[in-house]
Amino acid sequence: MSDELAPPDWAAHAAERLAGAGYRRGGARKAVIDLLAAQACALSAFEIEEALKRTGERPVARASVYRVIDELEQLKLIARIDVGHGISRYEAVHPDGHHHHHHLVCDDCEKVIPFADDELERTIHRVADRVAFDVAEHEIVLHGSCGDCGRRRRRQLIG
Amino acid sequence: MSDELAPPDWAAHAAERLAGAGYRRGGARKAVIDLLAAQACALSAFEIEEALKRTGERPVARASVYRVIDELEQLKLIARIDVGHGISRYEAVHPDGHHHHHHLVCDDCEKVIPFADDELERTIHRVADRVAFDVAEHEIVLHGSCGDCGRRRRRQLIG
DNA sequence: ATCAGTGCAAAACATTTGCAGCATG
DNA sequence: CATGCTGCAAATGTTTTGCACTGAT
Repeated sequence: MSDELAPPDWAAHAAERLAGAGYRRGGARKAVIDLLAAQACALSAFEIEEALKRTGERPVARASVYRVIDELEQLKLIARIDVGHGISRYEAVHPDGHHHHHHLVCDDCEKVIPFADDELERTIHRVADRVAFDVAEHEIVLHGSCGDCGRRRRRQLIG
Repeated sequence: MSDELAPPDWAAHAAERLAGAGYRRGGARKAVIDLLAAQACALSAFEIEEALKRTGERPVARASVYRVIDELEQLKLIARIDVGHGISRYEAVHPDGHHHHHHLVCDDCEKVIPFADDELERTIHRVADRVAFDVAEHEIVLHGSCGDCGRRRRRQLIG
């Protein structure tokens, strides 16, 4: 169920990769990276902007959030996750494939919950070898109701 | 690899379910259903609107396309697929779970290719039982390069 | 001093909603 | 003939872009 925080050195790793790719240092970029490094699961651009406005090391303009996201995604330092509802979410990707996980999405309350499963990973890799396609990444989303909403729903059916 | 067309009676099935749910008949709704019934894979709202404008039984306004999509999705007659790039795609869902499949997405040319895999389905169902979550649907997207783009990319690396 | 990085405002999208008129049951 | 269905246009929400200014190297 690995929902530990991203280890603190992901930020350092990202900074290194960015420097290697010729990027200069910048305050907005660092603020977004530090925030993402501290997350247990994916954030939307809006959530990133809000978090930095309130409690981050400094506020960052929306456009800069998107620009940083784009840079990080191109270097595969973060992954974009589309769980529907028209917004994208982003989370740190670790170099060794560690902390790799997928998502449960509650279609009632829109909560996003990470989960990991080794059997699923093994199967996905076998499938990736089987298809006539050069698979680089995979994204698995399980939709349904989380514990709270499932309980609420069942109560309604009874009442 | 099941990329057969949806069988013609999906449209009839959908019409029946809609009637049962209290919907009246309408030209726009029928045009969208007939189009979706004839597809091998998921279409975006824009693609649906364009297809109906050009070659469909009649053109349908964008708002109506979205409204019909919404109705069909609520009755689980279609599935929404989010492959990124900010747009949603929709495809017919068959009552018996037949023709159920997932998607390969080429991140170069944005092509979407359906694939099916029994082992993967079995694994997903086991995982769904294992998590503390009431799983209703699952969506699996494999990102990478399709045959054409992979070849093109390899040539560039050499040249 | 150069040129990347940033903020702001406006633009470009996909999608939703309000409302007036048409058509089904 | 009442009410659901549809089209149009405007609103909404997310993401992108243009441009002037700031700041890293």
